[in-house]
Amino acid sequence: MTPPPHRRPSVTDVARVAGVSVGTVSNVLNRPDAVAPATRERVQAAIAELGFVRNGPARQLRRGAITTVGALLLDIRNPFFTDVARGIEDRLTVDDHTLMLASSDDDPAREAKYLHLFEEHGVLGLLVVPTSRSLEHLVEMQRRGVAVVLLDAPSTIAGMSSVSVDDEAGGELAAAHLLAQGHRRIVFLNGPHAIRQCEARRAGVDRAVRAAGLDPADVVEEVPLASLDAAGGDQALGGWVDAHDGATPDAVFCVNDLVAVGVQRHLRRRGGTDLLRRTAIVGYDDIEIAGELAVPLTSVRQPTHEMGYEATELLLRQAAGQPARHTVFQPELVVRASSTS
Amino acid sequence: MTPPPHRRPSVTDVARVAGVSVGTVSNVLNRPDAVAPATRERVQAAIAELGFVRNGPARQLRRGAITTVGALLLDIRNPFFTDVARGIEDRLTVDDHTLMLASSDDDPAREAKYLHLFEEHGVLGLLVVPTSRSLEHLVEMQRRGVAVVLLDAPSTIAGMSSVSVDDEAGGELAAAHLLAQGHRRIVFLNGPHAIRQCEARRAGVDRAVRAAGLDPADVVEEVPLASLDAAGGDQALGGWVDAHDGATPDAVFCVNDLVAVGVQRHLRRRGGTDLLRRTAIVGYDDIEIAGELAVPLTSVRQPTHEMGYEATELLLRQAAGQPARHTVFQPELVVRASSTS
DNA sequence: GTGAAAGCGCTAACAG
DNA sequence: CTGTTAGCGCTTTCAC
Repeated sequence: MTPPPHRRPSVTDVARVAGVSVGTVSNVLNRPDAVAPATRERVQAAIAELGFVRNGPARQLRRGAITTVGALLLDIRNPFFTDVARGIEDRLTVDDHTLMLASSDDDPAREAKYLHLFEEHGVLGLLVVPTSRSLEHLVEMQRRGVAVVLLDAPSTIAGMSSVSVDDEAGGELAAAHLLAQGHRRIVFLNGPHAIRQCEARRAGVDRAVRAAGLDPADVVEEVPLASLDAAGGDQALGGWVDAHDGATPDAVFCVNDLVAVGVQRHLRRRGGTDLLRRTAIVGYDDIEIAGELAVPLTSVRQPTHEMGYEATELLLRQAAGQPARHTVFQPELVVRASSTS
Repeated sequence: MTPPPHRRPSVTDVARVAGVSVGTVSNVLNRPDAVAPATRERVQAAIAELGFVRNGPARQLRRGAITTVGALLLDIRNPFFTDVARGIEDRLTVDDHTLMLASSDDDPAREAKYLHLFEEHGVLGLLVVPTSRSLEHLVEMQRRGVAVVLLDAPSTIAGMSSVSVDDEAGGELAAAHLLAQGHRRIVFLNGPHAIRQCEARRAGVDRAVRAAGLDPADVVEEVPLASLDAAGGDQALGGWVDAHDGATPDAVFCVNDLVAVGVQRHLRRRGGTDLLRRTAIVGYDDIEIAGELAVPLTSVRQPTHEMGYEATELLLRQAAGQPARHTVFQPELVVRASSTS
């Protein structure tokens, strides 16, 4: 049934069949023009006959040069990151490079595992959305010769490029909008402040509140999330409601759209579409389905595709020995029904 | 600024620093128990000092054996596929294998490119959701010694395992449900019949119609999609409406949930929530946000995670020389508001 | 328990 | 234009 595990043909085999030397086979593969047409055809025929496929690792071992880039994202199920990934791919395609993609799930152990894997593989460079805030291990890698670019996080490290979005501005946009709608109490479903984005968005929220002449302590109530997805949002809001004798908040700002989806789910389960409709909700990321939800979601949009593209651009530059650079994109508020009464 | 591109340290370097031979270094790396503790520590110190990281390709070249599996999915932005990917990863983790993930975007050129890349890399095996074209090239690969398992497509090939869902049953579930709701005309937004899933779902629809004593020609109107995503659904429905003097259909079955999202978007734009509410819509895949849409979406659920897990299981078996096997999962209808009046 | 040496498949440098 | 040959970094016999 299964054919005997027959060794894949090597250049030597091809050379033998074609009646030429391995050097010539290699030339056909890498510099076809430097080979006489007749010979070339003979070699190509042999390649086809044997079903020869180049051995990538051997090739890489010999050449040193590399065309693979590794990307380590936080959560591949989050549309925000898949859009970023698409931007990365699109830039790599230009140079005919390829992508190894992995998701850390915000788990430092997984992060470490994949970083190591990438390094062993000998990637040209790494695009990483860091989990923890300690960048020690990334600095180490860079010292060992692997170019590293931080994605969705500003670099504080000399020689390490980064692409990020001004998260403080994003938080400010969201809160200012809710305040402008007349809300004076905002429940902020946020992730741990160890995550820089979460901390920065909170700082932005506070800034907006102060700009309105109010005191954050009076206005903002931050609720921590167990996980930054729909389940986390659902649960966190539930906790808030339980702690308030069943009352629901008037205005909720969610640290991302998935969390907002969870909030909507919870509200609907608890008080139907009516309750949902009269609760102001703002999300973050503006994922594709944000406008298609039960109540279309107001959200802070980040230029995902561009971020991936730009980060890759910086990585390629950096790997080519050019100095590090930092790009900061500005977010944008997309207002929909969920926040306007 | 950027440090000189200093060659990464090799086992030879480690051996020199530790004052041992390369063989011993290799032993420390691969069979630590076979090395005297004192020596081992000396070597480990040298490894740490130099920041030595094993060269993966060289290792693979020498050993032959491989622990990487390639997966080629249709569209990494579709939650259906990311869930499948998670299933794959979970199974691979058990054996400490790793995943190379890529998305063909249903483009045969991209498919070919990645398949080739994987083969060059020397993967243990491949999990592939085939794009529309023939399986010839996959058979070829298998002949060359790369284990191949078809995902989301039943294999017709001897010796090639597959994991699929009974798509005909899925189409039947959806159509039978709409018929039971009293609808006698169903617009089916479908992809090209060159895609097996699309063809099978259509066959299932027809079967349900006939089972109800009706003639598919009277009941089912199939509209082809330009793309199997929200944009495609939006546009396809728009085309239908234009061709019907602005009338909108009563019942729509969409070949996947993303398409249904597009349909909802279109209806809402055209006639507000009212129109949306009185149109029956059934989707396919039951993606996570299906229940959170403007009108929660009735959908056909497929066991995504299990599919990925099982496919990987079959791949590993097959790579180990065991005979091919075929698993067919059954879909399930999840009824929500979008299809009930 | 450790060292010496061969070789995985390929490319590149050099000779002819 | 084509052939010969020397490694790339690693693992793995096989001696010692």
